[in-house]
Amino acid sequence: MATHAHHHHDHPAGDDLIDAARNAMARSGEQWTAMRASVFDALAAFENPASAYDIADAVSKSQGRRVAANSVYRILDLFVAANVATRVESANAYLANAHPDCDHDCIFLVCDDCGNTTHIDDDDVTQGVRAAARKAGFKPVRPVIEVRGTCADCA
Amino acid sequence: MATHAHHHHDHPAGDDLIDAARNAMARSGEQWTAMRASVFDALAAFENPASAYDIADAVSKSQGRRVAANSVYRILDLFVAANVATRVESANAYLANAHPDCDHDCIFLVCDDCGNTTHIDDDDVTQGVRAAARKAGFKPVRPVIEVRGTCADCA
DNA sequence: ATGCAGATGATATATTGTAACGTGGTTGGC
DNA sequence: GCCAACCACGTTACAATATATCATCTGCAT
Repeated sequence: MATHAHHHHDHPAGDDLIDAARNAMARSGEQWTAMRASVFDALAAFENPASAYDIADAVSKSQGRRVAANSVYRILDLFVAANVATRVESANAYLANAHPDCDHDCIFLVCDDCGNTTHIDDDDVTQGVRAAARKAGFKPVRPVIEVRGTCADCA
Repeated sequence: MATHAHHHHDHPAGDDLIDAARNAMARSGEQWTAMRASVFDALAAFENPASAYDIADAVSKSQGRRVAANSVYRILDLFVAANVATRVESANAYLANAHPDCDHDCIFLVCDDCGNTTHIDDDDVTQGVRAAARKAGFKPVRPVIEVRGTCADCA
């Protein structure tokens, strides 16, 4: 059950997605190990944000052995640092980043009904947030911009 | 040790702050009980975002008995619903809202060094976030806008 | 071989958050 | 007054999320 090409929108899928991830990790000076590949596969297979424990379960299943949350967290941290994944703070969960090479600040739209989470880019908005922070004498590093509400399907 | 008027910035302090909170709760159809007053006092006494457990400890101390996190969570949920407190998602913690009557979307600036968290209002920015969500067919209810970075003191 | 460094395993524990049910006090109808 | 209904809160248990610590393994350089 390796790469099963389900495609979401116009995102890179399967191998392309994995290549992008591996390259981003390389740029970040990190290895691409079998374990990391497994975690990434599991993460990318979720449509919606997945908790570290969800991912640990998925990896456990795919590996036929018990993988501890611990190990998953370590790898997710690296993924986030390399922009290969993003953490959705208001959901305590993670999403694979389809475009690890272009580093926008992300905006997530999280449906409170169905949990579906979509990612939009809007540099005007995100720059506005950063500018507002700077105007207050604050040095922005990582904006967290998420919108809870109702998606089009659930409206 | 009831109201101990330490003042932060130009915010309402002590009794004014508490009055504003009580009024907001009333508008929200909720009672202002002794327990809720204790939780609010404890919350307002923290300069920085406080976890529910921090608050439970503080209330336990002030009451001379063990207060369970459980009860604190219940009350915090009411506070958040009444705009008397706000949850800082990226910190799993809560802040008292000095102006429960005017309901902006909040922007929090959270210093990764010292934990100091400040609150700014910028309706242009927050409306921009909401507009971007709507443009994507999403119905925004609760924007979460937080900026992690470095505060002026730690810069 | 030896030693080192990075990656992972294993275990324990800390922190954050909910669920379920009981108790006591207040209120309103009768 | 009495009862029922409701609400706030207490109590206990537990679930979910996250981190700390130390051990082991593997590849690689010496």
